[in-house]
Amino acid sequence: MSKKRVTAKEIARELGISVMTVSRALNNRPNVDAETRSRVQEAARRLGYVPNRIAKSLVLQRTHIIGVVVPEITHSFFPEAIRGIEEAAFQAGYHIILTHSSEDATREEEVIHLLESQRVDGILISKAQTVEENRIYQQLLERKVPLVFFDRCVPGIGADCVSVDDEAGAKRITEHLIKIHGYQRIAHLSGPQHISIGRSRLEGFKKALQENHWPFYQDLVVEAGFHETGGYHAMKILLEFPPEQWPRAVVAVNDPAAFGAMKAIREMQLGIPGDIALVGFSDDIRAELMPVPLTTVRQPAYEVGKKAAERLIETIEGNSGQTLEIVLATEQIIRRSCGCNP
Amino acid sequence: MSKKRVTAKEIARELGISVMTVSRALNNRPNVDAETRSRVQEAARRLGYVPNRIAKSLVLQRTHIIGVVVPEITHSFFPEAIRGIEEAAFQAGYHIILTHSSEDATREEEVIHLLESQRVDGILISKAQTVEENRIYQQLLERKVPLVFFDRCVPGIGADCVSVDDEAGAKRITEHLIKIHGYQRIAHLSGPQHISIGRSRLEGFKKALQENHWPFYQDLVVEAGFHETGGYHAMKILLEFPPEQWPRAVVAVNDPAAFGAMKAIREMQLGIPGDIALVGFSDDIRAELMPVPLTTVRQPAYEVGKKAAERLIETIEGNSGQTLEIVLATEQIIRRSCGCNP
DNA sequence: TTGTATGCGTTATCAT
DNA sequence: ATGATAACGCATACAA
Repeated sequence: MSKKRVTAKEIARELGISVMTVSRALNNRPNVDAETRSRVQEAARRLGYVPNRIAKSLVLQRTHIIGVVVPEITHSFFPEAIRGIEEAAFQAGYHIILTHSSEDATREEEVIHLLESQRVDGILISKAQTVEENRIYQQLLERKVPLVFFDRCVPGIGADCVSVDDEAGAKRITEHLIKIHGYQRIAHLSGPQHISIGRSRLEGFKKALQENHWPFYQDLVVEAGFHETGGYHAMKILLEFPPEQWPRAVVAVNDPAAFGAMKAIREMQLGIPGDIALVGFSDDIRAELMPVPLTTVRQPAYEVGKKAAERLIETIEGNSGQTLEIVLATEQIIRRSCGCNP
Repeated sequence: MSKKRVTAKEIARELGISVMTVSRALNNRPNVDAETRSRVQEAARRLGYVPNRIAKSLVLQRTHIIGVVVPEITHSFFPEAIRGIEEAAFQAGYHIILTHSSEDATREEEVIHLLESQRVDGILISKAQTVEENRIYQQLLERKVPLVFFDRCVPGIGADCVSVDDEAGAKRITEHLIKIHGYQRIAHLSGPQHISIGRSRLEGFKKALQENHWPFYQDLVVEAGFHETGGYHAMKILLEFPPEQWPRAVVAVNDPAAFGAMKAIREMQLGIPGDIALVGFSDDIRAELMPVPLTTVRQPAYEVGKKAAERLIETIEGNSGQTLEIVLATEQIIRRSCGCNP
């Protein structure tokens, strides 16, 4: 282990002055003699002094660290969001401790606890899928730990949240299928209903049909989850109906699910969009490279992360005002799978 | 800001005992009366006590935190590697502070400094591209800060390093083009030569030609950098030669560069692999989805991260032995762009 | 088994 | 402008 590190005390002894003067000189406080200051700075450099933030944090009761909890770091959305968080944090002089829950409630609880004991100044959470109850979040709020959810929110818990307007995005893309193409039987491969994303997208889908007085078929809503295999199986279920009951168009909860659906459709020798049109959600990097490029909805991941971090820092620094639920707009990426750009 | 947090002292006062007894009870030390212990634990739970690791770190001179510096978090390789790091860290009871340098030397220096002042127990670095000198790393080593490089190493500096055997991977894939296909004029779109990856892959490329007594043309080595546009322009340069001097096959330094090359080749109305065969490096998620699926070399990113973290933790805990340069093997992913699987 | 004194490295506060 | 002292929350060493 490192031989003893240089402390302010050593500098003080070396120069025959007090620790406080060293502290003041190094922190650019006004009340230090100019020459003393430069002698201190020189000595600090010469001895390889690196201030100990641990000690500083202990006395100041501030760490300038933000704890981040993501459910899965390889999800494509999250690396982008983390970059946004990192950027905003860096700008404001904060750093981040990154933890991930692996979509597991127990592990999420563990890392939140860790973050708390590490005395991070605030926490950014994107909820794990398996979390069924809000106890932990409520405890955090009771203890007044600054807390902002991002991407996956917890409605009505009274915490700030930055998310993507999934409902509007889903509604708009569904309306695209209705208004531009006039597809009658539209199906939805839905996400898990205990995740807000899953709920909102289904909601947007339904609203689009309702508001346009378009036929809604309960049988055409199948839960697919967020992965390719789920999309594949859900689509297979739809294709087991007799052909006249097949959907004319499909709104998938995300791109991976759409890829699975593509596979199922192709296996039935059906054409996209000729026989069945298809749209995804999330603008996965692979979407435009599919044999039939996938129409989808882009989520501003970087911006979500950045906004969430900015909001958290406001809260930490006491400029937060009331609870806010910030919702960022999505962007439609129209490609061939919906029937456009033939 | 959080109202004052409950400390061990409060628990002690509440129970009319000393802080030490509280500390011992909570840390499962043997010398505590069973009943006292359960009373302490009950009180801790009741009051919402969360131990303060800051204070603990200060006295123990250990944070159980690993600092991680990555050059770019959206690079596909890194999220995977970070997962490996996180996994190994979690297993050993460590956590990570993630920072990124944005491929910028100045920013890298800043975050390393931050990590050091945060008194992380050790640092994992993947070097930024613009770093020209090793001063900072040497200073860290002099201060005996446990340090392990991963992916992008610094040769001969005397630090541990976990990387992918780029040279062997590049050599093998080039030999594939030589031995299986017998392509004569083989070009290399190289990476920056001040990055170890760039150097090793060029080296492997050259060795394959040498050892097989295959013709080497200096003109057929063009620096492309790591991005698509670089690959595009480098390939254009090659295609400005008269047709008889065109390469018959191209080894790109990574997949994005290969994608750029593909674009340039297609723009000339040439066929892959018919006119020009092409291989990439890194198994980008898009590689298999290209119009002509790209033959490439997979790097074990997760394993690199995991091994690097494990190695760092060994070093931190004093079981490191001598300096080690661990090199993990790559895996060839043979697809159509090289001329196989027609 | 339990308690007391001391220190980790820094800063706030009150002196000088 | 500079210094002495106390405090942040906890653990080690020693005493009781």
